[in-house]
Amino acid sequence: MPVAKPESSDSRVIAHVDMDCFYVQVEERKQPQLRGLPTAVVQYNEWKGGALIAVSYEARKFGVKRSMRGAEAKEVCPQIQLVQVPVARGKADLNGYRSAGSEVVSILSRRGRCERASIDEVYLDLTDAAETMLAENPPQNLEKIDEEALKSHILGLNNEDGSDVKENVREWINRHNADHRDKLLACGILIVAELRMQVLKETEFTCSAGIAHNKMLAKLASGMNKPAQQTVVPSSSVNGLLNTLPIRKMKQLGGKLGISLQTDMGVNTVGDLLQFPEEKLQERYGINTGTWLWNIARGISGEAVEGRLLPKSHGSGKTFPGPRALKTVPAVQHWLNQLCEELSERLCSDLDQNKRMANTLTLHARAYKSSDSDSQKKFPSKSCPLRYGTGKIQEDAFNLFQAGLREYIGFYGVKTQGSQYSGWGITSLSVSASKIVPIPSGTCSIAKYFHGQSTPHFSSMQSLDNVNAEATLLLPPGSECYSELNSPKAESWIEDTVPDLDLQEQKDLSSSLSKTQDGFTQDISPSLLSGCLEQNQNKQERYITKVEGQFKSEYKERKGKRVKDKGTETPSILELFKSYNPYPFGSSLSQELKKTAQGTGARLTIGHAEENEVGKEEKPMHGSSSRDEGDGRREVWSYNIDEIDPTVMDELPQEIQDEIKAWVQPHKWRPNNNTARRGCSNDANDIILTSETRNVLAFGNLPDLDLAPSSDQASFC
DNA sequence: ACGGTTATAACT
DNA sequence: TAGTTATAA
Repeated sequence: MPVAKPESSDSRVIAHVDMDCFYVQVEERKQPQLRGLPTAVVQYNEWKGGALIAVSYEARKFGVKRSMRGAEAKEVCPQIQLVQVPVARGKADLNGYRSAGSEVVSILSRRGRCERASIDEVYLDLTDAAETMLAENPPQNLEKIDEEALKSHILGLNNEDGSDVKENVREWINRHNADHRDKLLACGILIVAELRMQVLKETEFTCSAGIAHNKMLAKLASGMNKPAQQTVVPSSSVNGLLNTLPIRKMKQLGGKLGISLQTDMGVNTVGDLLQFPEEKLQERYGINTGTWLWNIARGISGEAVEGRLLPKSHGSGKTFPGPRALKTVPAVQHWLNQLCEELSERLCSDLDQNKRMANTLTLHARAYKSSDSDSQKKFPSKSCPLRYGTGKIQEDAFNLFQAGLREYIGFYGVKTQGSQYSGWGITSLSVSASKIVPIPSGTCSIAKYFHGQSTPHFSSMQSLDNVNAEATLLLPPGSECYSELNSPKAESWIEDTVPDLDLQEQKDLSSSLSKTQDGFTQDISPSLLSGCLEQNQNKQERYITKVEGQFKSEYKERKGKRVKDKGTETPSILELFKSYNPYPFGSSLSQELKKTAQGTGARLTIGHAEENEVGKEEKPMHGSSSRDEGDGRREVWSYNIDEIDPTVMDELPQEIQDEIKAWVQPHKWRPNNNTARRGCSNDANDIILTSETRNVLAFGNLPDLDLAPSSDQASFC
């Protein structure tokens, strides 16, 4: 639950923009003959005509609801046009809607900070734009105010009988005696109207918007006049608005909390909340939620609009209701493969278009158990580090599933033969990729990574900003930072350091490194390297080799500084690790060498030995500034010993090579060169596994980079 | 045991 | 941490 800051006079200008029946509009744009007709978008036409997921306003007039099946919709509206969601790999394919959503975001982000709240909703912070307009070109000076702005709904504005509504709006916008906050909202009206017109012109989509001093009120307002209209909430109208508003209408209160408020506290409207002292709400709902409730009752909400244009995770899932439940492991594996294929494809696009990589793979499933004491038990979700490459995602997801299944059926779970009834059924499956971070554009970030993380005596991680600032100081002049993805230098770096690419390759590579969509303010990435895979393996390989070379020299440089800083010999990577990485496992090296039953096999886990034990609370002693940097920032990396690529060893200083070899003593090292390996092995899997190891260098994950073009392309995007 | 799928955040 | 739960569109 977000904590609302009790800010007495919030003078921000916040807009919430909500696309009107978005999926329908996307289909209407594809098939313009649908325009004006009652239409609904439906998925999975098999059973009862499929489920409606979007309904046009024409169809709503007939009483068609989103919760209906296609067949029901036909009953109340026989003329309804039912358009099916595209299907790929046997499941709904929402990519068309996603990219349509991106078109809208790129337009709406022009005038201020923009937060993609969902596939069809955004928040905008237009404060600066409004202040500027007010200072330089206030509405009062405008002789003509746009029609679209005049169509706005202004809550609390009295429209007496017979009065010209648009004239009233014009007057409200032009009022000289308005206070500063209302004048800002007036500017917001004009800006949002203009943005919405641009969206319509450039995408053919209509949207509705709410304009207010905070997100909560803007969101509330955007839904009040749909479709294709905008609504403003002057602060003088807030009390009146909230007083009679049913509690469930507030964001976050549409579920159990709202029900609890009603049944336990007798709160039916937001206004009813006003009676309760802050302390009462806090003791009933906790300090955070209680404070938040007290504030929202007064229309106060301090949540910032995050500058984020891209999603924070990707997922692909499917349900297998009732009789369609999956009852055999191969059936599950088949569908997992489909889901992973889609996920992998989307991860590749994200990497390609946005220069980001995900770090965690999670599997969710729902299951039923017929004959068991607790058939209530939920199928546990499982996650693991995410490795790029379709085949690897499939393999890992399947392992996660099997781990979950063993846990789910329990120790006494019966093992049955392939076609036999196994006593369980899977009713839904999904895989998702999260912890997405921007990839760095250059290797200076490796130095940054080590420096940021190896600084001893930090019980919690530094914030990214600190890491960046500090790391930047460490870098040799001229080094590029990944926070400068857009700088022209990024391109010249490529050209300078990869001289043997042909021209087209250079172009591809440069463009793949420039321009990203998002404003990056996220965690430092453990995945340090990448190019975009797809077609050209060679260029990738050369790129990576280059980067590794840089790592080598920068590592040496860092080491030098370290020695100087600390005045001690700290000769190895191991030292770096030891001095960093608060890691809640046992403290001896032998304990850190763990064989885990689940996952892909033997893993060498490198962690930090500290007093932290599992489950032991480790709170920073410093003040509030370090709260955010708390345990959430801990990072742990484990490596499959079998996957360590000998070629990367060669890039490391000798003493480090020796040390690493010592850790993994029992493991035999394969002969060391890519071409040789490729030549002596036709096993695509082998190649994938060995190439994986660049992860060792990156201490994160990398796409497969040196898969021979002729080998199994199915495992790639 | 269907309103499906995707996404986010808080809590433990 | 990883996993669960709640919420929303």
